[in-house]
Amino acid sequence: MDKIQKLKNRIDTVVSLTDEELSMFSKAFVLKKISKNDFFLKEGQIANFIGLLNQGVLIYFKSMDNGDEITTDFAFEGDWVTAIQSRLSNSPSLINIKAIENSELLVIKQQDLSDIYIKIPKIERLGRILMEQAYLKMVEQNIDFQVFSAKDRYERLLKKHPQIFQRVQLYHIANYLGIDPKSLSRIRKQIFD
Amino acid sequence: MDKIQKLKNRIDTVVSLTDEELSMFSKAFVLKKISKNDFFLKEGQIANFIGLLNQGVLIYFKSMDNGDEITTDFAFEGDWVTAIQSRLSNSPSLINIKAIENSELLVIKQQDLSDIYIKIPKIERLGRILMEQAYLKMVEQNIDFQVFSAKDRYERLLKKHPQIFQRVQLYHIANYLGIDPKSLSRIRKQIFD
DNA sequence: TTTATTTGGTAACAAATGTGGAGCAAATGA
DNA sequence: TCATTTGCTCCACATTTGTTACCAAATAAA
Repeated sequence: MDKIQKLKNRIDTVVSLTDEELSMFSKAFVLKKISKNDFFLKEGQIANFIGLLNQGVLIYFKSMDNGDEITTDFAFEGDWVTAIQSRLSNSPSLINIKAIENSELLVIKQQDLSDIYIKIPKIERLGRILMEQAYLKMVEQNIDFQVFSAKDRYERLLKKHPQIFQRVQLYHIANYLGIDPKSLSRIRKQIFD
Repeated sequence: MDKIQKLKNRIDTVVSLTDEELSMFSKAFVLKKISKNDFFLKEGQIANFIGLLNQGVLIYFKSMDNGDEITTDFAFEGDWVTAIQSRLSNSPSLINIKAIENSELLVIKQQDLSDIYIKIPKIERLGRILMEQAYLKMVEQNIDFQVFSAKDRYERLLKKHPQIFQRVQLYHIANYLGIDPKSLSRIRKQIFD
């Protein structure tokens, strides 16, 4: 499947572009390969780009003052990838984005995207909608923590991303759930009994 | 203090407007009074406005399927108030916003705001920056839940909003912290011993 | 290959949090 | 005034989660 088709699949759910618009849009994207354990973005860098994940798995994490790292999110095939805070404010990123499999992304620079906003307003609409979705996801994630137990959160994650357990190590998942890997182990044992 | 001055105080930290711009901007705001326990926005309504809280305290909460209500945020004097998801997407709000004291807000309609964006681009910048801050706040809130214990979250809240404990009932705070009011009571006892 | 290192798992104990019951003081209403 | 409700605290007990230590399997490195 070529670049244009992959973009089209991902965009069609939100806005529909003519072949010409799609072609112009896709020209601005560059293929980027990232090896396992390499960074797509490091804390302190400015995220002046957006990526569409073609292949692989990425994790978002933040380094805390005490040296701990906390996993805030994952990205799978089809997900848009960027550090929203950094991109919006054009300021250094507070988070890291790292590949935990060999991965491939289609990447567009923020500047090129801004240019396209002017030429194809529908793309600006796409941008706004993706931003909204990102915000809503954050709100939902928050409520998850507020009202659900660790076990419930695990089961909800299981339902939402069944693939995650084949591709992401358990300590990353525990970290994401905000619990100790041992606690996760216990929860898993309990469920599969 | 008049309307213009209140707006100016709140905006100055982000963008600086000329007297003329400020005057034009402030004309679009209308004063709205809300009695204790009345709603600024109900679930299902569309938030086609933004408010600046002059006086009072509001809480944001979401009704869950099982009938529970969970407090997701508070607003105090000087805070901008709206349902971001609803306003951005012009769709029904998923949350409620209610006054827990007699309150007063300066309210601007989304349509008027959009008109002003065109006349005063600096205001659009203000809008973008406030959106960013809201997003960042959400991210921080998330990390709070992920890494801190209930006790730590209580102490962080105490540090961030010392006024909250004089003005918001403890069961609202417990709800916001994601714990049982009894647990909060115990934590408080523990701290003040 | 052999040897470290990483990863996932178990068990035992400690600490934190939830649950249900009870009491008390302040606010509210008849 | 008196009764009721509401918000808060405390107690005892159950459940959940964290901590530490240890082991086995998988993986990486030599």
